[in-house]
Amino acid sequence: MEGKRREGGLPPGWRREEVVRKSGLSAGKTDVYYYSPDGKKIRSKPQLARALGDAVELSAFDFRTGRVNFNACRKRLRHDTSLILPIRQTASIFKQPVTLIRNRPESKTKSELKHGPQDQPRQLFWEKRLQGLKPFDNSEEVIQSMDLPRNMQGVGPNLSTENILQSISAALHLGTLPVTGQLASKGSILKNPGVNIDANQPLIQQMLISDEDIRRQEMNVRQARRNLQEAMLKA
Amino acid sequence: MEGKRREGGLPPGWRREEVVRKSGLSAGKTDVYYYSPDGKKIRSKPQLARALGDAVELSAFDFRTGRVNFNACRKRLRHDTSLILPIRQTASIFKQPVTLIRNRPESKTKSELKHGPQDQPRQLFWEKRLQGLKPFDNSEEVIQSMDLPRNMQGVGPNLSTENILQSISAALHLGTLPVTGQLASKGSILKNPGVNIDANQPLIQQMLISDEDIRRQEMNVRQARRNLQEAMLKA
DNA sequence: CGGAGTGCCCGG
DNA sequence: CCGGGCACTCCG
Repeated sequence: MEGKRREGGLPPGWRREEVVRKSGLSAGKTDVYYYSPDGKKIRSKPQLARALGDAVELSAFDFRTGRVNFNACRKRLRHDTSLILPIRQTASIFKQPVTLIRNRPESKTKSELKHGPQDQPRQLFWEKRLQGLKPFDNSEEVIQSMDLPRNMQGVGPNLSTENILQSISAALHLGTLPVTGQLASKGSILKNPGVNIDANQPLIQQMLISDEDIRRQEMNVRQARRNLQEAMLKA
Repeated sequence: MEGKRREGGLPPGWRREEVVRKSGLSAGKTDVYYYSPDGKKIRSKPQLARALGDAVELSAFDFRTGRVNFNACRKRLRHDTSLILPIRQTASIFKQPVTLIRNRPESKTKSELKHGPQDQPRQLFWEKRLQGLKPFDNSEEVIQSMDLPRNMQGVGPNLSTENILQSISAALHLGTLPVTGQLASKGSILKNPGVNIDANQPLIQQMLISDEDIRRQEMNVRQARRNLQEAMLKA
């Protein structure tokens, strides 16, 4: 699973732009603009909400980064008592030794962390908090899950297929980096997850995609399109 | 002291123009232009600064209204420590009872206040903060003050001639309305200045100017011009 | 008159 | 104290 840098999951036709202010008191500050499919320029979250109407839920959408804010979701859940799970909310067993540096002019580590605003750390194996929960459609029909390819292996303690799908989905929606899976070995991750898990990658082992895999998938898509075309001609 | 609406104190030869936009999204907005004595059209404050050169201080000049902004002066002073006076900056003794009305559709008082952007309220008797300060010319010669006509009476606590001149000067430069002096009686103003002072008028009692006064002043001007003409012929 | 670019208020 | 949001300026 390799891929080039994606523009965070914007609907098709939407474009996001970052403009750095070049002069004045606020020089260096960046403004973020969106362009709707019909070319309208959107300059703020309230304006975006107005353009999209009430149907779209934007409370978890971070206007500046253009991505869904993971922790904003957590915040909303916390206040919906029917969704609070009976598990501990902290992860103190994973505490790491920390070096605290104050008032040093630009520690290198610090400036490296500064590449854009960071999300708050998220709970390791958060996916397991969703275990047993299933989405329903309006008529209370259970929405079918998916099967995973045989060569896609989860890494973590007793992960269900749903857990793995959840972590892949989160990685696709929250990150802008290529989604590669975990680079560390399954063994080292289970032994010391706090150190070895890459929180930005889904809980699957790195997969190698061959040119042959890509060709096969392209065939599948073409076949699906032909089927759809036939079905539409008959109707 | 009556007068018709004046064009805020522009140098002679300069003209100010307001043009209302007639159509488009910005219909109703007004653009302000200035014309220099040689007919050049000025469309913005930077352009005006360029045309006038570095000699003219424009930081307190409001391009849209064409007048000097009282509070802009205050703001600059605040950061020049050599000019901060050892007096209190607040006027809490003048606190007034206030009626707060929320969520009423368009209170009449509110909409009346909206006639153009308002200056921030200014300190009552702010002129007294300048007491004892005198302007000097480049050679550190004190610039002579002026005498006031005998029938021009100040209203306020122990106002010096300079205080009165300052308030008249401010009224002439900051306002566009006729300068009439205070209409309320001297007694009521001293008893409750916060209510009874008209902040847009100088701290003098209303003066009645007769046609005879005007004729006499016109004579004075004519005589002064004759004197000047003679002096220039001799030179 | 439009629109990019900046100032600046106000709420958290 | 900071940053989001929007009003406004200024020039094409």
